[in-house]
Amino acid sequence: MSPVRTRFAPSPTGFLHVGGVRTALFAWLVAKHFNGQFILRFEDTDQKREVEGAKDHLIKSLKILGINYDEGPDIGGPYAPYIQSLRLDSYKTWANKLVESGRAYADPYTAEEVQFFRKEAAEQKKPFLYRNHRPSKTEQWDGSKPLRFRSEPKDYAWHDEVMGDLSTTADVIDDFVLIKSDGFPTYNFAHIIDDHEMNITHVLRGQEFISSVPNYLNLHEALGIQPPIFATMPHILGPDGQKKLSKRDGARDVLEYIDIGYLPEALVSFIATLGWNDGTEQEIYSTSELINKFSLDKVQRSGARFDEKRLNWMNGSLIRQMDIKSLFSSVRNYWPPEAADFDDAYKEKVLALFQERLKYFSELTELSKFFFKDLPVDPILISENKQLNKLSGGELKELLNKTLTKLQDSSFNNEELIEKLNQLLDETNQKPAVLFSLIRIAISQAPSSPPLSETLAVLGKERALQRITDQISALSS
RNA sequence: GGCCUCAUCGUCUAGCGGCUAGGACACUGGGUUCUCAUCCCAGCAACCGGAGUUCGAUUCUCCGUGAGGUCACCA
Repeated sequence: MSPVRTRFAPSPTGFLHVGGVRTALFAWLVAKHFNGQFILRFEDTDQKREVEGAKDHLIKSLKILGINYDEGPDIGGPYAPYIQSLRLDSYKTWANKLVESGRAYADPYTAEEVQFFRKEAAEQKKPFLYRNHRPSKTEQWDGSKPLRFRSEPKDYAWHDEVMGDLSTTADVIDDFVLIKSDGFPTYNFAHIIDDHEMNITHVLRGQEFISSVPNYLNLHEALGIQPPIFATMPHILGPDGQKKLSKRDGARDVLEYIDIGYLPEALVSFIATLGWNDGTEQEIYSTSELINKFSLDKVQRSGARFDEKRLNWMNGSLIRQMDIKSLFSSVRNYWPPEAADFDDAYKEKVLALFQERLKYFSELTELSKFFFKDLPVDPILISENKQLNKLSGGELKELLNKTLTKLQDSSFNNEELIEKLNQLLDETNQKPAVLFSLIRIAISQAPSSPPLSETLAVLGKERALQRITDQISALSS
């Protein structure tokens, strides 16, 4: 049996969003599951729509997610080139075969005339079929007119690895354009030639292509080639609507998620389980597990909504599983600017306190700020605290003064701090909700922080005591 | 409008004729000597509707309904 070969064939017209990632990911998983090859191919036959930088962006996105292709535009391969605009000769050769066999002809109409036919059909509330206007006589195709496929309409039934058995009547078969008047092939033609020449075995793509499949099957017959195995991916929908996910729904492209501090593994696992699972109750999968367990027949047939909360949970969960060293190198770019003055050992201790609190890396910047910078005393923190706003400034000062005295001779290791703080509770006859909250506010000037003793221990004696002193002077008596 | 596809908690899903319809996210309540988070426990919550097949339908069939796709010299 020939090896399984799949491809991801985006047009470089934009950035890679989650829907595209999923198609790429699933195609890659199919290939790797069967020890086959995964190919990247750029479909840049519409020059007008091409976006500067999109190719690099696509490549970068796939690489960062670990979706590595075996053949592609930048690395070459046995079927190079992997860019359609560089394969025009090939399309022309196949097109000429169709012309010779009478299965393709020059479109005699102007764009306006075709547009009129289309409008006419719409007014009669009928689907537009070009072949209803197929000319009886055609001129020689000289490249200045579009080249159209001479279809042979018939019923089709075929199998889709995801959707199951599909079928349509002959009514959907039409004479679509193979080569545009600018000399470039359409997607409909080019991808079939490429997939055939590159020995692609499985074609995965979005459900918007289902209704084109019969036309593709008809073309395969005219070309005398075997169609691949089809697999249709359902759409990923926006968070609130039923519409296909788009930029407007807040759908960010993959690199943005990486920038915010999502782990590639989290993104991969999340996207894989959006519309797929292996029938067990496992929620998070490593890449090798995915390769192992993936199968197309377990892919959901209906669209799935993009739920960022679930992604956050997955990412946080994976962050918590990381060892501190690799987490430390992952968050290198997310420290507040003031952290530049501190050494790695200190930052690593701070990081340990926040590991279980992060949903994504960029949260670290704000959360850890008070470990690197003395923040001004914020009176709101006390006035809005239900326990503390009952006490007078004098009472608060007294508590802080006692704290100061108590901690003066502490070595500031965590165990000792716990002991001292407990003694302080006894001596002041206060509840933790009062005393600990007060101290926490004094040293962090933040609405929340890691546990008090650990925060004190990492912050260190000198700065902790200074901040308590500052808080005292800011309180009115 | 024609054609095609889809339909289980708010969300992602398990289920493939017989289950108290399971899990996870989210949410709510409780516990872990302050807060935030983690962790643990508990709770809330679903088979789109109607016929049929069957001893029995979430599961099979049909008809509705709803949603999506498609009908380009875009992919």
